Amino acid sequence: MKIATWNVNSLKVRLPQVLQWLADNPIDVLCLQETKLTDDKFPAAALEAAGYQVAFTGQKTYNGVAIVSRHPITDVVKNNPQFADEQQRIVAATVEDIRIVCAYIPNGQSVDSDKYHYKLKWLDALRTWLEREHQAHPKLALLGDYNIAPEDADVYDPVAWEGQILCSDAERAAFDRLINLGLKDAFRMFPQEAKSFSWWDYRQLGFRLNKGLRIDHILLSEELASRCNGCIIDRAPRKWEQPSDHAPVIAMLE
DNA sequence: ATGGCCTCGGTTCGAGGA
Repeated sequence: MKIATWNVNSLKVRLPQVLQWLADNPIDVLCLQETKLTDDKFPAAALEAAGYQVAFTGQKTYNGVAIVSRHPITDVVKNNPQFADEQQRIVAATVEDIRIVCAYIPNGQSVDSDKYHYKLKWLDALRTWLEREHQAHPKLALLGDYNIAPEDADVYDPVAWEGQILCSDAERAAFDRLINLGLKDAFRMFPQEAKSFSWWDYRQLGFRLNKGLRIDHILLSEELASRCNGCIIDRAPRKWEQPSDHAPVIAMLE
């Protein structure tokens, strides 16, 4: 069982790449963020024709999330039932025996902005809801774009980014509180190359110079972590023409 | 020194992303 997450930065633009990537990779469950499509525009037929089931919730221009699965999807929940939010950032579903939560955590824009405070409130509400969700579903995975680089090792220039958005203490503390629910960062369960990132700025030759951040994560409950035998970031699609600025992250489960 | 790219909506520029 392989589960993955990929912020595609517009599914309208990136659908051919998603289909190509799925054709290249035996992924069972793929979580997408920033689909940027209203539900009536979601390319369900194209994905179903390729052999996948889908669950999604979206809006115009911004946000939007989806779960794409080779196996039947049940018990779909859209958004955090405990947090009224017009922004479509969460879709959860059960696939096989696993509770999949796909999340696009707010960016926050800049520390102390209104969007930053929204981000912290959103994260607090996520933690409260996930605690219950975890109790109900011991085999739980939280996949997505967290918009948080958990440690300095996840930042190409930690001095320049110190205290900045995606790296601030409050954001990292919120990430740690998710970990403290009993979840493990799948990527850090295994030896990894230094300077492993999942996002690179389109500007400044960010990818070629590996000026990136690791902000896309797969957190696994204990029951799933014990089944996990690998986690990688697939940089290949970031090298394609007209790429997303994010690369997919994959966790392998026995 | 600043901003340098990409997407969207909707018109050719501004907002947002990270």
